[in-house]
Amino acid sequence: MRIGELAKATGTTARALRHYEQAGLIRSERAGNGYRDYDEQTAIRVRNIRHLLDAGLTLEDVSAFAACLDGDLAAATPSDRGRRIALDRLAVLDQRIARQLAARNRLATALGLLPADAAAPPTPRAPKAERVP
Amino acid sequence: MRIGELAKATGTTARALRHYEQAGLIRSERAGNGYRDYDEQTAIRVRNIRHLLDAGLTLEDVSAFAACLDGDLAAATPSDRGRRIALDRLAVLDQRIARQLAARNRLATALGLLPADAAAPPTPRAPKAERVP
DNA sequence: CTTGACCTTGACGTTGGCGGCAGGCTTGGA
DNA sequence: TCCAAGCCTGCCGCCAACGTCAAGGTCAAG
Repeated sequence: MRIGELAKATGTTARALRHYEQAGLIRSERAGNGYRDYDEQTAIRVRNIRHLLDAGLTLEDVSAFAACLDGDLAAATPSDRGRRIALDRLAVLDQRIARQLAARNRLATALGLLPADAAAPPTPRAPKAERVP
Repeated sequence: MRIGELAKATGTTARALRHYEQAGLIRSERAGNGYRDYDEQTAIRVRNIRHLLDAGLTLEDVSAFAACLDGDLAAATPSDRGRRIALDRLAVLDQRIARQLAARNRLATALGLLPADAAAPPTPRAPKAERVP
């Protein structure tokens, strides 16, 4: 699979893929002519990366999940050595979401869309964490 | 109130305040010596701006709320002519939050923290919207 | 009257996630 | 045989929201 195909298959661009590669998020073989060559796996991986980026994570954040980017992301890869990092990141994500939700509700309230209460739990079961210096 | 005081009072920096000013989000009088002079109102305004920025809005987004940045933001300023814009932005915010929540849940599931269901309603009562070209 | 804390206006630097272009390979097909 | 497509490696550009000098003016305290 060459870069253009992968790009189409994942709804992104060749440029972005090269970028991910140099960020260490995906890897490629090289064909005799120097062209990048990807396997099927990579498409999934890229899609997962995109999911996370869309969620507002940075590439660095994403790289923390590097180990569990293959596979469904919504189905298993249980007990990884990246779990701790992942949990940290998850906590960060939760914080971020909570803040946005707070702002959203402030806004909605200001617009008279919410009755000045309604604290929707943004994160069902999640541990609390702070810094990871 | 001078810029340094305002900065401290709002937990931000003088630079940022100048930036907000040049973005048209806050205004200042000038003392005889050329120093910026703010009134108490502005502190509230700045805090509201910060709230929105923290929620992931851009300064441009925020400027859409310019009219309702004084006051509590969580208490009234009802029926404004900025409402339509505000509603649009709110929708965008909702989308953003929903995406992040989706990612969060994918993640949590991958980590075995969620039983592969649990779709927490990110936005209680919110209208749906798309583009605003 | 000098020091030091604060203020002023530029203007350039930074971080993230690419976009886009230059200049040069290689290919498949007419 | 030749073209257009697709690929390669740099490398500069861009947007946002400031950070960070630089090169000063101001002012109260000592």
